[in-house]
Amino acid sequence: MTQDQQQKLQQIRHSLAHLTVAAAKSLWPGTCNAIGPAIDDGFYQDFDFGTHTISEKDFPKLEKRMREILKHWKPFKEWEVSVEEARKMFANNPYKLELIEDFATKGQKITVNDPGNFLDLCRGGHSDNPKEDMKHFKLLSTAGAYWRGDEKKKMLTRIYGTAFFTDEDLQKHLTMLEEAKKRDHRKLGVELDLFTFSDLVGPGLPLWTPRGTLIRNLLNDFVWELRRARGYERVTIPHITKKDLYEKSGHWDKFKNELFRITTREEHVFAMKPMNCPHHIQIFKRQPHSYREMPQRYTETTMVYRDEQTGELSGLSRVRCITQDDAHVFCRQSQIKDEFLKVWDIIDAFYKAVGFSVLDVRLSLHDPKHFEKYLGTPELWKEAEGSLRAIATERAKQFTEAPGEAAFYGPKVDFMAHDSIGRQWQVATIQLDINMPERFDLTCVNEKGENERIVMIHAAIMGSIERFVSVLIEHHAGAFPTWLAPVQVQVLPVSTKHDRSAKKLTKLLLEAGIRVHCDDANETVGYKIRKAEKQKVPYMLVIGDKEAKLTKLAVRLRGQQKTKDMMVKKFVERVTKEIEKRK
RNA sequence: GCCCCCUUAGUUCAGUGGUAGAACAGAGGAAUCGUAAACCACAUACGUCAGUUCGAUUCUGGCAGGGGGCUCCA
Repeated sequence: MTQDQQQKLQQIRHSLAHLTVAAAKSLWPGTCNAIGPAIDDGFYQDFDFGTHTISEKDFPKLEKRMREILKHWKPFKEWEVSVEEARKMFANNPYKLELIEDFATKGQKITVNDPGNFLDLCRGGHSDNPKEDMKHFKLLSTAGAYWRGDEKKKMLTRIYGTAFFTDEDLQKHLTMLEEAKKRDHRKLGVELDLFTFSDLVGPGLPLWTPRGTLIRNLLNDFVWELRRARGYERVTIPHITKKDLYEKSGHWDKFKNELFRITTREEHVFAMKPMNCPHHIQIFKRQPHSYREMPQRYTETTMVYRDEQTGELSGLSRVRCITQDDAHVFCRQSQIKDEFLKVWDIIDAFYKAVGFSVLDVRLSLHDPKHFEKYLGTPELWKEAEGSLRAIATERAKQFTEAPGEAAFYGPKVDFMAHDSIGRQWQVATIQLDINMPERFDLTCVNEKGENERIVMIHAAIMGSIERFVSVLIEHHAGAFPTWLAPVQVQVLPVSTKHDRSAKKLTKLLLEAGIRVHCDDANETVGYKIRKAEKQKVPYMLVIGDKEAKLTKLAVRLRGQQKTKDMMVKKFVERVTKEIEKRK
């Protein structure tokens, strides 16, 4: 889409927000409209319906009225008005009045518009042919949203909708939403039996089944393998700590509300760890370090606990216990680049193996307007950000810079993956930490015998395993690459008289290191195939009279109708190769 | 936390002011089957606590759990 077209679509969508208002006001007099912008894939409009509540059930009625009103709409007229005029025009809409006062104090122009018998306050940018251009729309959902995003202010009702140039585009978009729903990890997670929740355990606390645990461990083992090759060592820490540790690290203050606290019977205050760095720092600090033993690279896959608001919880994407594949590198200034690039190598290798070919790189910097959110001095930050920028420039094909996205202790490089239906997810991260080393006085003894300040690098490859698995499930629609599939090969005897041959074959494959399952249920072949397809097993081996001698196999691939004949030996070689390549 | 919606079997859904019906899954049979199941028959559910009522799974409210969201500004 050209920029012009994109702008035009934005105008159409924004105009539809106005249309929603016009229709809502005519259906429910007394309705006040707040803001209604175009957004990435549609638009929304905020309302105050007073005591009346509306829901998705009202959409057919609302859409119908919208279409009726649209018939009488002409190209939008836009003109400027004075503050007094504006106050008069919107006297019974407190939200518009608040905005008008804002604009007045800032000295901004005030404009209104009218597409035909419907006046609204708006900065402009509307459809110039409403009757034709605005036809292809649909209302999607309602939501609560705070006035101006401030949770201390009133909760408004937000209506989301979308619109496109043509009906085909609209239908395509709706189909995509359906597809996303089908891939929803919460649904697939149940179907594939990967994880579950229990009301007794609580929301946001997933329980991993044998299959789910298998996948977690496979992923984690792979990360460990990549790290071990680069000099990392594993450490282990307890999951609780005295509050003193977080007072010193600064987390107590920053994460007060999210900490799970524990008071002992002797009235000492402990906290569940919300992160691992302060613990790992204590391991580093157990003894003085010579420059000769730097860097020290600690890694540990472990859970952290955060008291998220219940409304924020969602499936695996937002949980209260997060498994991090965490690593902390304690190194000298001069070693930052090498260590960063090592992590970068791991990230590249890992994401290729799990099926994400493209990773976007984002340099996350501090927000200069709100320096109070960060630890340290502006000078320290400038230097740290400079070195990350240099590394990213050298290593990344291209990258974007995002002020305000840094961690509170330092800038970072974030990696974003694109999934198979075009969504973007933040996944891995490498963070430079200049502040914890100051706070905890971390040093090494350098060549001159002096204590030299060191830096820390925080590096998570998957980040949160929960979130990562949710992204992975949705990306592959549950059909994992062979190396990750809980069951890689399903053996299907045609009838019970083939069970013996099937078991023999299963044993053969098991010995070759393949995760194989023999479906010896007393059912038809068609039924067994259906079961294996639903479980997204990559390979199915059908054993009947023709194959009973185990020289040749009928191999059926996941998602494909055709079968292929193959020798047993060749099949084992092929699958083994596929698993080893992690492709 | 806040706003709106939802909660019936393990899962997906139907239904009623007089305590419920199905499909798949499960256990049991029959059949011994060649590339996406469903031949027979069995068991299993109204989230929870109150209120209204002669009577509540159904109506009302609290609680719990789930879903859509919570500044891409007029």
